[in-house]
Amino acid sequence: MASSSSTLPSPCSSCMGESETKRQQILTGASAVFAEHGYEGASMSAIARQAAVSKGTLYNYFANKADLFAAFVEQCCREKLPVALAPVREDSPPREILTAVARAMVRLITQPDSLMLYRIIVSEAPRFPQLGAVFWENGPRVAIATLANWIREQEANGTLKTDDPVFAAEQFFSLCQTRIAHLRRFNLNPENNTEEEDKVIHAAVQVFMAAYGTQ
Amino acid sequence: MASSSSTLPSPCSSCMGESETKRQQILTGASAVFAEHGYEGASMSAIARQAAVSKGTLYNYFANKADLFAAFVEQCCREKLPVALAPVREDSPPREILTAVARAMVRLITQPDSLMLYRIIVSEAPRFPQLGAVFWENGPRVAIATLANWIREQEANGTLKTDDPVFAAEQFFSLCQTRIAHLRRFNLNPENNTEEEDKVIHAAVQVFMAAYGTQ
Amino acid sequence: MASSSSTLPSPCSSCMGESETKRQQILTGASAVFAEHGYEGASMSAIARQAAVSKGTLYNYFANKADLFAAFVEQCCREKLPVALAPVREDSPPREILTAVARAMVRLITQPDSLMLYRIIVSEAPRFPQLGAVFWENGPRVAIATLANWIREQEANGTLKTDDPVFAAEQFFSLCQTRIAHLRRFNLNPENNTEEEDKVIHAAVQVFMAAYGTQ
Amino acid sequence: MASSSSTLPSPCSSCMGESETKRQQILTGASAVFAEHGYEGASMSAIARQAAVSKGTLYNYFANKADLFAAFVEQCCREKLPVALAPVREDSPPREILTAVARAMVRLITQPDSLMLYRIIVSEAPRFPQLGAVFWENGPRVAIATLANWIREQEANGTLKTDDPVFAAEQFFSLCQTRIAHLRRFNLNPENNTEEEDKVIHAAVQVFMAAYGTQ
DNA sequence: AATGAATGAGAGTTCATTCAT
DNA sequence: GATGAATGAACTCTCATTCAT
Repeated sequence: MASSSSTLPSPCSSCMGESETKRQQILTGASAVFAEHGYEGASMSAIARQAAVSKGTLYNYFANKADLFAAFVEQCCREKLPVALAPVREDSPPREILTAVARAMVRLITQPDSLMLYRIIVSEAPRFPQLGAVFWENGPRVAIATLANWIREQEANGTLKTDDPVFAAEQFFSLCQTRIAHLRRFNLNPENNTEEEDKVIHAAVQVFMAAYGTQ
Repeated sequence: MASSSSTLPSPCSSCMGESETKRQQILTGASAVFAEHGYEGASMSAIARQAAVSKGTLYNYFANKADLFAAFVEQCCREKLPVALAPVREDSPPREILTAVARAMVRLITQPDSLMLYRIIVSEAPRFPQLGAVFWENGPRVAIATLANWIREQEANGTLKTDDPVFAAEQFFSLCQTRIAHLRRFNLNPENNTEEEDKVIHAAVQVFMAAYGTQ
Repeated sequence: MASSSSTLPSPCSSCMGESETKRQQILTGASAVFAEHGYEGASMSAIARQAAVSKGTLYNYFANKADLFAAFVEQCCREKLPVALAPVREDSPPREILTAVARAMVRLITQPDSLMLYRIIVSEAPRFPQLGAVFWENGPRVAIATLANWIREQEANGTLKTDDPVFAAEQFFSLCQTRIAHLRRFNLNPENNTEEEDKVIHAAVQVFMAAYGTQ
Repeated sequence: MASSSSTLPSPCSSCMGESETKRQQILTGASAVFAEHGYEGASMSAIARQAAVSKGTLYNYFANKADLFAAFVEQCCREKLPVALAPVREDSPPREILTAVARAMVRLITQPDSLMLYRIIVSEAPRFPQLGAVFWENGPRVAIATLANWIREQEANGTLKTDDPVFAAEQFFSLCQTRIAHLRRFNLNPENNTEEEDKVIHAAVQVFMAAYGTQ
């Protein structure tokens, strides 16, 4: 079963275990360096040092810097993004659900790791065409789809009304980015401000419900 | 009329010499290279070649790469950003005004130059602290303030109702970034799609009016 | 008379005055920069800035950096070196004369300006062949000749006895360089220490008189 | 015998690799270039070329130019300076010992390598504070201490008399620098002249014995 | 006579990548 | 498979020198 489910190139699972460990070790080191210095600013030497392997080993696992970078971004996306959509599953009044979703989203997109990832992907997207897609698939697309499904359920309930649940979900997440996320991306107002966070969240819910709520 | 009013750049060639001309020549070259390769990826040699000056001349006009970069960003901000807020001054029904503003904004932020600037500033903001501020002051802040003033006028007219016009304006612009701008920043869906643009624009106006319009 | 005594290239004395002023101005600026940074470390731009003239003017007065440097060293030698041999002319007991000469010499060669000049000339002598000669002629040679003459007078008086007064003078000045001058040249013990200075001086006189004094 | 006793450098080639060999190769190349051009005048490219390694390799062994320079000076001091104090151990009449010491010293300090080292250290001492100390500890200090000890022994024998043997030793070495060493440092009279050397040596011994000899 | 903008070679240094061990 | 010494091109920046004004 194990062998049949694996479509990775490695031929034997024992040495593969070794390999996978090293690969992770390298990616962990690369994370730290790419996160701090970006793509151009990160040196393979620094990554090797951080990962405690030799530079030669780096090139045994990744053909070049660009490949290592792509693997780093993919891992980041898979690990860090899909963590904040739990509230949708709860069975509470719509406004409470939306408020919880908005709070989770605002906190997710304004935390340092996410900002770092956003910076790197926005910056390098033109030169690494698959980057944007990997990020989108692992993050925004999932969030939008999940919220759109919840909206459809609410339509069935009669509490919401829209002819394009997906687009409405996208608008809701756009509203969640008002002020704080935009400013943070420009490195402005970097300190946490609970009051402003509450305002962004409640105003997003308010506007969304005014537009799409029945009643 | 238009031609006679455009006497701003260097009216007399003797008093200022070619300095300003050369400076512009360099900044134009720098634009092309920074835009294509970002800050770290742009080399002073490439900029000199693009600007058709020697490397030494670069350093006669800008003390170092960071200074040249800052000047480039500032010029970009001053030149490219403050062009799209004219519709607000017109005397039309609120929905038409908002639609025109939304259309101008969507087009502004999804055009290649703006995306390039956005990428660079988001990417380099942590290492160039003043960058984000310069961009914000010359772009978003102006747009937000202008729209907020118009909202206040509409409140006086009784057509709109909100207790925080500035925040409402920010929400409107957040709505304008739904889908197209987000995707473009990740280098996804780069082709122009008028249908989708119309949808984003009208949905933004619709939601905004539902939330803040007085019937 | 004035014109006949002048063998310099300048054809008219009025513009020559202008010229000579500028030349001095440049040399004064060059002094400061060469003194602080040495030959290779001094840049023509820094010299021009220090002298408050343009770089072009530098090249109107001196063909290149090496020429300017040679002129600077020559001026230094002529100005700073021949100042400390007065005591020899006085009419006092030999030991007092020698003590005064030794004190003047120790102070001369351990003062910052002299050390700077010594460093530069010793360092650049192999690449600027005339440098060492200019320094020697304007400094050590004069001092040695002056003291040798005094020694000859003392031989006539019967107070000293040596078959090579020039060499004896050279030995005396060598003794004056014991400890303090050697250490200073290596940038060691840079603070002034009157006690040690006295010791060097008196020991030099003592040894010299023991060797060449006639009881 | 000679070959068997010379096993000091890198006894096993596998444990240490070629590191020490390359390091020496670089230092040898650096020697030639620093010796000819001084610190500022020596370029890392020229050193790499002279040492027949790439510029990158230079920086694998030495963090920067200053470090390479310091290593070069230290190696010079350790290798070249402590070679000329053997005569002191012999059991001969004081004048013969002093004459042998003086001859060794005069030859040491007037040979091209020593002059080169002297030029560089005197010139760079202000910018490399540890330079002078390294030189002093490895050269002059050792020579002075050795001779001072011998003087103390002679005092015990009753052949010499001085209340400061260290200072007397310093004076003796000062006398050894009369004429030839001074001139050579200014690149004057660079040819060897045995007659003059003898004169300097004998006169130094003569003056020293007249001052500090009993009898 | 004086300027200072312009040059381009070359400085010290870093880096992705290779390859013999 | 892992290493890290070696490479050489490319980097940012400086400099002595020239020349149109």
